[in-house]
Amino acid sequence: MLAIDRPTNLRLDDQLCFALYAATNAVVRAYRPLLHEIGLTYPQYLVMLVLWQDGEHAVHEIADRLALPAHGLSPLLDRLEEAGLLARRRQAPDRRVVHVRLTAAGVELERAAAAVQRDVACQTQLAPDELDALREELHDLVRQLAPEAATGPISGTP
Amino acid sequence: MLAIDRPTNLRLDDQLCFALYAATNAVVRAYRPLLHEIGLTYPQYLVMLVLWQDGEHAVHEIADRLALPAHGLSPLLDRLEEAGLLARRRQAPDRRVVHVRLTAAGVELERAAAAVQRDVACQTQLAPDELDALREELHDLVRQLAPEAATGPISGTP
DNA sequence: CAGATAAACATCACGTGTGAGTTATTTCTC
DNA sequence: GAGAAATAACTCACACGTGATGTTTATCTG
Repeated sequence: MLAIDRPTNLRLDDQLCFALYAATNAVVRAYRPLLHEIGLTYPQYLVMLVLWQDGEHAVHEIADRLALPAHGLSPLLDRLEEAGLLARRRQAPDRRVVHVRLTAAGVELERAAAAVQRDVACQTQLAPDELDALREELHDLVRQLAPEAATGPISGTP
Repeated sequence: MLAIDRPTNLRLDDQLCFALYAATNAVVRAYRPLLHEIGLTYPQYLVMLVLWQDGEHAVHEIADRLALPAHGLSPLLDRLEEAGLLARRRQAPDRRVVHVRLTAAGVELERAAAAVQRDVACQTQLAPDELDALREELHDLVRQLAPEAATGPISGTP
């Protein structure tokens, strides 16, 4: 085999995308067993965060908040509803919109979730200011790559 | 309703885990359409990165490198093999191990992938040193959360 | 007002990441 | 050397995240 010149920018450990991928996997793996004990998956936990913080929401508002396309939330909300944590209903004046509201059990779960969050935050061994700095860098990255929301208007070339 | 005290640590935008989740999603969404043109998904691209860099590998070595459980790679490797990018074979002296090797087409694809990587890196609008710094912070986080599963050479506990 | 367009949500198919369980092979222990 | 334990890979079931498509409702346009 000849030693042809290979591209020089593809070393796995040099890829920011892989560092992100591995870090996200690691964090979710840290959360998973703790969330499992309170009956949530990680994406379900994120939806609950939105609802604990801001109260009732339309489905598409939750999706915007999480930078996800809305249509993936339907089965997830099905499971949370079946678990008795939230209720959905359509309502005038716009009957297209499904409003999502926590049940009493859903509200109550916040205390247990807060304990889970503290546990994982502790595992990271990061000082609050380091944590804030990293979070802000990631936020800037998202703004750079997706200035419009994930579900927003696509400005693709025709 | 009484204003009961709510946990104070659960604001969505304060969560590092959500910043990671959103950033990873954004980066993968940046890669997806470009990778689609060269016939790869994002996880398939990561596997190809490992093979382009280091040549032949056992399946469990690829999994270690990507910090993933090995058993999820089987169907992924099926697809890459079916696409003609790699070949697998068991081999003495240890016939449990499946060795994965790129085909000529798999090797050739590296040039197109390098162009994709440069495109996305450019979209981030990050200077190389900012990029390196962020990558290192994420790497530290992974080491903190999953010291056993750190990427790179595995230093198993004696 | 009628028809077209858009929005909100749901459904289906596919690839992935994970847990549980299987099979084949190797290595350890007696 | 025989049986037990460990290892490597695979399979199945489930929950996402995404693209394509459908249904219902609201809004825009003529």
